[in-house]
Amino acid sequence: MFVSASILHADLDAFYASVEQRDDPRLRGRPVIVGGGVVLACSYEAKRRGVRTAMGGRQARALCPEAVVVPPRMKAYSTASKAVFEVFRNTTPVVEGISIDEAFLDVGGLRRIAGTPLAIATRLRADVLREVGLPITVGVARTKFLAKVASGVAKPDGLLLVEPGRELEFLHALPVERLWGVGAVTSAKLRERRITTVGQVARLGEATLVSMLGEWAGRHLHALAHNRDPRPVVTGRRRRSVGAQRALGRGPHPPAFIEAVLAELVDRVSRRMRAGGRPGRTVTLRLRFADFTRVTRSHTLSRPTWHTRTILDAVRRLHTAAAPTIARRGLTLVGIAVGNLDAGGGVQLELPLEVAAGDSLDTALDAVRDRFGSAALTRASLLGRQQGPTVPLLPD
DNA sequence: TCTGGGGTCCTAGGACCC
DNA sequence: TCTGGGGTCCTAGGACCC
Repeated sequence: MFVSASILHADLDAFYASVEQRDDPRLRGRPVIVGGGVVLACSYEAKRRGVRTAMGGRQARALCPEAVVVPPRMKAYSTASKAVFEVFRNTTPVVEGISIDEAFLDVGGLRRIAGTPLAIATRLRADVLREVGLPITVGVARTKFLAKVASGVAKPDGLLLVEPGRELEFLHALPVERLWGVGAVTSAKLRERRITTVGQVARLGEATLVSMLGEWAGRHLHALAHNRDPRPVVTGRRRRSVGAQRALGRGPHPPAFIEAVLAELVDRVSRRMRAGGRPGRTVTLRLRFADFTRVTRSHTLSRPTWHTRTILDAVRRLHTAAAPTIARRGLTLVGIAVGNLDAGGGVQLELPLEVAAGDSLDTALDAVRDRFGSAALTRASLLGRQQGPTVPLLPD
């Protein structure tokens, strides 16, 4: 007996472009490009002409002169995303969002009340189309990784179930670039050695892959090629950093201009932090230069903050320290990010627990987990023993 | 055709502490 | 006086994803 395929990877097709086609009937059936300078997203009609995400706008228009180019409407995409996630959560409580347009859903416990994973996936696609008006592709498999690969293969507007008995057969025929985590650099390293399919990767030993790609990437790739992926679908993941950036074009850029850009970026980020109630400690300045190399400079504050002035002062100091590098290499992009969100903050609870004499801290913590869930508990210690121990918690 | 704006995770060295 | 192992935090860089 094997575990059934009950993880869904749901992925909206050409998300931004689909929202534009949904909202403007004149765009339906036509090649649509979202974003001017660079292609943020494009419809499948445009993809068929060779247009790709992140491609320069000029090249995209050369490939597809009749494309309709529209400016991005981030608000509309965000609203559409929320509506789609609502459909996800009505399908199963176990939803793990990956980005604005994709998520994992675990439907393993729903067979009795909602049917097989395939039936649930079929219904999910119909629900999203009916309720939000957007096409979505769903991959169904036993592991997250395979479900993601399946949806990638099934795109656009498709549904693909990988039967547990046919996983390796399916996986090994695919090009290595289908593996999650294999990008341009890893792909080039593998192709240098004439390794082009997942099956070929699977025939390499783990030690060989580690020596080629490094410890983590090697082990990771080895596991994926053998279809080992034990990661569960987890709910309640939170953002770990908040950032904003802006491309500047080739310089020179007057100091007053850079100063204004930094202030604007800090203003945007700190606003979002306050709105989300998430102060942060580590301020990072990202810089990109004329040759497209990048550097980062960061500083960790003693306390979490979302105060505009405090963050801006830190950003200014980092920028000043990086001035010689900038002068040499020519700045073309600045960005800031604040990470370490909630570090040292969190919510601290002290709660009295009735623990029998002789019980260990572990026993007490089990009681805490029973009441609050294990995910919330990040630190605990015994405070006193007079009337039973008190356990402070720092939920994430 | 020169390439946006938002993120995640991993590595590695040094400081510091026990 | 010299020696040690283990752990966390910080900084910087890099690969990758949508």
